[in-house]
Amino acid sequence: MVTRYAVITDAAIALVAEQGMRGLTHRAVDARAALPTGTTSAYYRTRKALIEALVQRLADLDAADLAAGSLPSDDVPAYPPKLTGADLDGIAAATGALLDRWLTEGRDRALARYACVLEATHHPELRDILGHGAASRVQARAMLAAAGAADPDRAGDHFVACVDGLLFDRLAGAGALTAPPPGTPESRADLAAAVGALLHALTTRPSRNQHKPERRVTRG
Amino acid sequence: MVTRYAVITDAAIALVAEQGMRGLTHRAVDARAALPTGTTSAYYRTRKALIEALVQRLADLDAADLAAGSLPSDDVPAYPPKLTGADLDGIAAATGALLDRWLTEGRDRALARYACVLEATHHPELRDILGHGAASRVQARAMLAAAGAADPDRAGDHFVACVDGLLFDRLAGAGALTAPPPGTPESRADLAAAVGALLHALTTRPSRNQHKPERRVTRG
DNA sequence: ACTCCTTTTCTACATCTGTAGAAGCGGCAT
DNA sequence: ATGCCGCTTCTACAGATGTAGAAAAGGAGT
Repeated sequence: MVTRYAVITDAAIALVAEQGMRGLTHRAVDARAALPTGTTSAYYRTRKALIEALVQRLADLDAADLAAGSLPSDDVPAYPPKLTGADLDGIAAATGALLDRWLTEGRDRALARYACVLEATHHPELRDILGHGAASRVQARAMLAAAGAADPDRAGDHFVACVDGLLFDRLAGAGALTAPPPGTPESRADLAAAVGALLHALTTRPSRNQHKPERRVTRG
Repeated sequence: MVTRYAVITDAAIALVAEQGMRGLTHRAVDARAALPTGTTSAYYRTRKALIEALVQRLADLDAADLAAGSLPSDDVPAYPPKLTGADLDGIAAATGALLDRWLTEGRDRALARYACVLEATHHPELRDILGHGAASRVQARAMLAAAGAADPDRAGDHFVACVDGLLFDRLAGAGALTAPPPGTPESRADLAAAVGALLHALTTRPSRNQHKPERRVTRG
């Protein structure tokens, strides 16, 4: 049985994905979930409570996905991939496929998440619930450590930030002209290529060609 | 003299940065700009018009910055840097400094922009106004072409997406624990390092180690 | 049947929001 | 002065929204 809480928060996610945070109202959620008017308001008396539940639901769904090993597809590799550490290309392929999934089936959740992250800017308590990709972050760090990155923690954070950026730009339809349409092997390949480049870059130890920290300047 | 339009749209940007799109109401803009109630409503009769003006203002401000050569600072290099093509580290340093500026002085604009990009998801007309980083995109492509990237257009798009991601994560305070505080040389150095890694990765021609497009699978 | 409790549904209401039109005001040509 | 015109300010109003409490429905135990 699906709890009423799940019904409400799922409808809320869909709403936010479709209309943005502004569309998230008690009554709109009721309508969207085909529940009698007032239901959402009864379950979450304040709007703040509703948003927090929404964010919590996002976190829960992610946790569930991660636990389930995700991606039982015929066409794409599993995620998370085994962390052999050296097989960066395999990881890249799997990550590309995962990203492409976020663009298709997971589109609503991805959009809602970005909206919530932005919201967390002015509501710090949301950040704690969202954890802000803590799982991905941990995983990325472990992966880069295994791959022998110089500063795995730092590199891991850069990695998830960049991957988030790739996803966000695709979601927003930024490079709609150049990027292949989501859900296609081309899309997965393109994303995988970008991720692969990232991985190779971040696991390369700094050479004389790499950037040296700028000299510190005393300021007024 | 500052036109009233600028006063209004600037206030709108600040509002969106502070409270999100939801905080953007005619009356709130009036209050924020210390204008008599009803002014914003008179200038932009509908909310849609107000948002479009806001987005237009963002685009104009960016254009102005770009034209002015931006960054007349004592401490940080100029942007855009000269496109020598080969001096990737110089470009990385300049870009890192620019990003750090977006995190400090440009914070409001950056936040407002992301909110608008998200908004453009359900309001396509906004995308045309925003141009969605067209300038950066063009520049990135040119730069990567000059640096001898294999597929400069593709790589350029990946580059701006990743850089956007770095900025977004910092804005959202994602890696607040690991990332150095904005406005410091450390912050600039960290960002420059990440950008540098990206640049080096994206200009490297694909080797046997790089990802090969996945084999196509016929699907039901 | 009756009571007690939780869950669900409905209703009320003060406030906010979008939008439009009216009123006020300053200048400028006649 | 008079009338006209654009800009500015004020006001009205229908509808949406957040929030809370009342009413109804359902079920478990006696």
